[in-house]
Amino acid sequence: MDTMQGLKRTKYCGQFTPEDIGKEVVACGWVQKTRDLGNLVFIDLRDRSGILQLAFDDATPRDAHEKAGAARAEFVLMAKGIIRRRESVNKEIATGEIELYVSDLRILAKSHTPPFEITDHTNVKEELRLKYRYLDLRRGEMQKALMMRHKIVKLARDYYDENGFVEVETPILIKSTPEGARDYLVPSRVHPGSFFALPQSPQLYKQLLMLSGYDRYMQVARCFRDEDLRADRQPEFTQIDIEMSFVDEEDVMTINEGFMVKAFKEGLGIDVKAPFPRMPYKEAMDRFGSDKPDTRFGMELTDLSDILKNCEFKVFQGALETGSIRAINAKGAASQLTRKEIDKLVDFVKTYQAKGLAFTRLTEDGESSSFEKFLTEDEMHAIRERMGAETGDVILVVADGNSQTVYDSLGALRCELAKRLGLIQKGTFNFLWVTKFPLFEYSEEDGRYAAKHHPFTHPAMEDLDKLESDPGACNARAYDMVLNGCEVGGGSIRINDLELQQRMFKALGFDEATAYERFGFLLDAFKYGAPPHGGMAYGLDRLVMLMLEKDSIRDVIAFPKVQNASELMTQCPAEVDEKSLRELSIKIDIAQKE
RNA sequence: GGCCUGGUAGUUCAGUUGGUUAGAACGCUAGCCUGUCACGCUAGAGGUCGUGGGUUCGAGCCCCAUCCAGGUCGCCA
Repeated sequence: MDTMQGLKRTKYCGQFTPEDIGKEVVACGWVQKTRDLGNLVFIDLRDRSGILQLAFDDATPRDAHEKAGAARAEFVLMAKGIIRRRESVNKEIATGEIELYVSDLRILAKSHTPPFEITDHTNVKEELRLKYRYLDLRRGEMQKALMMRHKIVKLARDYYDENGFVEVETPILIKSTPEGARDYLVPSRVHPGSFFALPQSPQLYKQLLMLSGYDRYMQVARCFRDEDLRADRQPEFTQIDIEMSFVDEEDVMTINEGFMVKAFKEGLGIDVKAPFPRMPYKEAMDRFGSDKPDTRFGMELTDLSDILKNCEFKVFQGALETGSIRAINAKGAASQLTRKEIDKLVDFVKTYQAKGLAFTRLTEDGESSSFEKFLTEDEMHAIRERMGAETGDVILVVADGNSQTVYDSLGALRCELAKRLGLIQKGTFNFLWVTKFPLFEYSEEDGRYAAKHHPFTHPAMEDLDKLESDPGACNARAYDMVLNGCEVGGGSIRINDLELQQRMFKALGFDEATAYERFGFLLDAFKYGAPPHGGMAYGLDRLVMLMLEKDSIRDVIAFPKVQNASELMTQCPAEVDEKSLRELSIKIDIAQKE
C-alpha cells in the first residue's frame, strides 16, 4: 500500500476546470470505474464533488501504469499529473472536457468488490443498502440529500439567529411522562430501579426558558418516540424547535413562514409565497377529509347527507342516524376505474374501517351504479348535480355511522386516486396552516378526554368557560404547517397561567396529586411570572424529504432504523453482558413463548 | 397486535399444470485491445432457490410454521 508522502491534494475532483489545463495537480478519491484498453487506461475518480477522469498511456511511468491496470472499483487513489484537454469530450459530466494525465499514482487503500455498485440511480434492495450504509452513503444521491439537510439546518440557525433567537441545549436524560407516545427509558446506575426517559420533544424545557426570560429560543433537537415506524416516522428524529414570548398565533406563523421562504429560496431556488393560506380544522376535514390536506389537486369531499336523508337504501339510512354520507368525484376517470379497479378501491377504504364504497360510473353507454336501484331518479339526479358529474366521471361514496370514518377513508382515497390518476405535478409545493384544532380528543381506550396536541396548549379564548361543561366543543390555539399533504410542523400558544393549567389537567382526568407528581416543576414555575408564549417544531427529516421529493424519511437520514426499530448495520439493539446489568440492578425476564 | 407485498448467482430479475443438468443481464476472474466514458472481443468461475417441517415417485413451484425487509391500519399527547 502506498502513502500520501510528498503529495497534497490540489482540490476536489469535480472542481477542476479547463482553466487548470497545463497545471500539475494532485487529485484523490475512489475508483468509480476503470476502462482498460490495453496500453491506454482510463479511471473515473470520484469524490463528493464529482468525477475526474485519470488517463494513462505507454508514455506513463511504468509503475503508475501497472497500478492503474491493477486498480479496481472503490480503491482509494491519489494521482499526480498534468490536467489536459480530452481528445473526445464527455458532455455528461462537469469535468468532461479535461482529464488528469497521471505521472505518479498511489494506491492508498484497496477494496473488496462492493456488494452493490455505487451509482446514483440504484434499484438495489434497501435492506442491503442499509446493511452496508457506509457504501450506500457514497452514492451521489445520498451525498446530495445529506448536504441539503446540512444546508437547511444551517439556514435555520442563521434565520432564527437573525431574528433574535438563542439556541439552548435541553437535556437528553429527562423525567418520563406517560402522556403521549411511549418513552425510551434509560436505567440509572446511581438510583437503582429508577429511570430517565429520552425526550419526545423539549416541550417543557423550552416553556421554562420563556419563563426565564430568554424571549426567543430555538434548538436543533433530537427527539425519541418508542412507537411503530412508518415511511415518514423514525424512533429518533430531529426537530427544529422554537418558542417565543409575548406573541399570539399570527406572530408565530408569520416568523415561521419567513423561514420556509428562506429555506426554499436558498435551498432549492424556489419562491414560496407567504403568507400561507389559513384553514380551520373543520373546513380541512369537510373539504379534504384530513387535518393535513394536500391542496395540489381538487377532488374535494362533498356532503350528500341532506339529499339522502329520506332515501330507501338501508345502508345509507343506517349511516345517517349517527354519521354522514360523503362522496368524491373522480373526474374523467371512468375508463381507468373499471369495476375491477373499483373493487380494489373498496379494499383500500376498508383498511380505514369503512364498511364499503358505493359508486356510480357515468360512461358513454350509460350509468352503472352500485346503489342506483335503491334510490329514486330525483335522488340520483340531485347527487349528479351536486357532484357536478359529467359523462366519464366516477362518483365514489362512503356512508358510515361514524363521520370520522367517512373523513378518514375518503381523505385517504382522494390521495390514493390522485397518485394513481397522475393528478400531482412534480415540483409543486403547496403550504397552508391548519388552525382551530379541537382541544381534546375522546379516547375510547382510556374512557376519557386526551389532549389532541398536548396538555399545555392554550384553549381558544372563546371556549375558556366550556372547559369543564363541554370539553368536546373546545378549540385550541394550535396550528399545523402542512406541505403537500404532510404535517411538517406544528405548534400552539401555551398556557401560562397556573389556574388554567390546573383546570386543563383536571379536564384530562388527572387529580391534583398526579398533576403535581408529573408536572409539579412546571406548576411551581408558573407561580413566578410566566409570560404569554407559544412556538412550534418542525420535523426536519420530513421537511428535507419533501424538499427533495423522496418517498421515505430514511433517504435523508444518515443511519436510519428499519421497521422493527433496529439498525441493520450495527445490529442494535443488542444484549449487554451480565456485569452491566448487575451494575444497573436489572434482571431480564422475557416471557417464554409457548 | 392485524392486513398486504416481496425473499432464486455478488446485484437486478425470469423460471410454464409439480418433471432431465435452475437461466438472463450486469458485476466478478483471466486473456487480447491506443481515445474510452454503458468501451469492445474471447474464455471462465459463481446457486443451502430466506429457514425448518410436510405432501409427492419427484418441490424453486403445493401445504404448514418461522425469520427477514417494505407498505399500511392500530399506535404516534
